[in-house]
Amino acid sequence: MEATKAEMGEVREENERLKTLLSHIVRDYKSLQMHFLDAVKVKERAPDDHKAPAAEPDDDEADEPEDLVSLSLGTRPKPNAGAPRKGHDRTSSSSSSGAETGNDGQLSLGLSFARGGGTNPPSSDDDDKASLALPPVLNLSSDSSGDEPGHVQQAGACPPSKACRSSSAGNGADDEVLQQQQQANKKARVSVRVKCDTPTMNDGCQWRKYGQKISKGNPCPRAYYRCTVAPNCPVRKQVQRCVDDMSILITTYEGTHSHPLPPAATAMASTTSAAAAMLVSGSTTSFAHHGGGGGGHHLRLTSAGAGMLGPTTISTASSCPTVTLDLTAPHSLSLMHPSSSSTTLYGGAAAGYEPSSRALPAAWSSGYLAYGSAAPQPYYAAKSTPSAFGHFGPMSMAARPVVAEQMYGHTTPYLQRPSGGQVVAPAAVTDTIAKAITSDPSFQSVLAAAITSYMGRSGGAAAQK
DNA sequence: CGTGTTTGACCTGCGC
DNA sequence: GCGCAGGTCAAACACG
Repeated sequence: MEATKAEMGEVREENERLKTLLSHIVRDYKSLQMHFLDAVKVKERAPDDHKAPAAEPDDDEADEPEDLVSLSLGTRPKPNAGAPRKGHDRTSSSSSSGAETGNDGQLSLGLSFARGGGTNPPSSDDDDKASLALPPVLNLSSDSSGDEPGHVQQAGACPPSKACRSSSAGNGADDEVLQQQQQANKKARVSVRVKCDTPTMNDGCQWRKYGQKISKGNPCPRAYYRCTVAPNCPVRKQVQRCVDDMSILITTYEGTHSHPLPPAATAMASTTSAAAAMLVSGSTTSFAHHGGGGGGHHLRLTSAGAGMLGPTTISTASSCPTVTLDLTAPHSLSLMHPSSSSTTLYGGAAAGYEPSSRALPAAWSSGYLAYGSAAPQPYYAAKSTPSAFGHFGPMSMAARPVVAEQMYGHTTPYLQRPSGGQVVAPAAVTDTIAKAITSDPSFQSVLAAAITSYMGRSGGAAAQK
């Protein structure tokens, strides 16, 4: 009895602490919002001033002259790390036949700049997270199209690359609607660049190779894998060495797992889902168009943030949008949309830590770490049903670490290990990440937005169930 | 013998 | 319509 009381007391205490932290986060978030908005405004005024170097090698432009919306967070003009070059650029962009609904129904994190006035997130979301009202800049809507069944989220619902391709361009009844449909049909991809000696990166999932191909511009063959954890899992990945640096492995994930994942795989999977969702969301959103030459849309922003984050470029194009997480360079966690589209985001996630060949990339590892260690109810994800995972997955990368760190203000020494037995990351990495997150407003904005979205979505999902 | 990989053929989309 | 390139299939093969 007494023990129970004591526990209750602890819980209450914890609850209070969480409330305080939450309000703190909200406050921070709002101020970050303002920073972000400022950055956006500045960028819009001087669109030319800062090219997002990482994401657009010349070839890139040549290759993908299409809609390109880029978003630069931070000031890290490292040209290569995030920027796929010719060879692998194509890799990730590979117009691929793919056109599946992908992560459509999922939580989405995107951008919606300069939209005439329709930047309001769906009201339903608003309700859920009233205190975290979204800025006009970040559109975290669970997407807009409203209905958003939440069952559609599974890429598998629609066989990859074939069934869903009916982007019937026929009627041209409503361009916008049509575009949205087409965008929705795009298969969002998440590409990961990691230094890795082994033929493929161990991400905790089981994969079966089903093909290999020499792609143009890269002497290294590209290998095609599909997830074999579940028979019907639609997730596929492509693995290819970087043409510039053979030690860099570029892994491109596509689709969302339709099954529970082993712990070792959740971080990766949710990260990729998150990125994919972000892409999908971003691509379904209208952006301000700069320099319409050749139909290219290009938008960039640069935050006044610390140098930890680099250029973020989000671009959309007719084929598959791709987010690339660049973990090859220290201090870099990048999201990018090469190919048809490119988003590059450098962060401090991997600071000082170079993922060893068989280890998970630091970013995931740390996210995983923080997540696993800090959750008040341990293993949120582990408890998730597959579908829940499908819904919530997209949040994980962004939100977990930040939530963990900000809410608890510390990094637990507890190290979660993937079932594979690999050590995920040193605690120092987590610290670094925490610092990166807390020190960079832009990154925080994104993360906070993701959290907001997550909260809204999870509420909605819960309501659905 | 079961499972996974290799590899050439085939399919599809896209640009010219 | 044609050719090219990316993506997938499936038979053959290798391995434990």
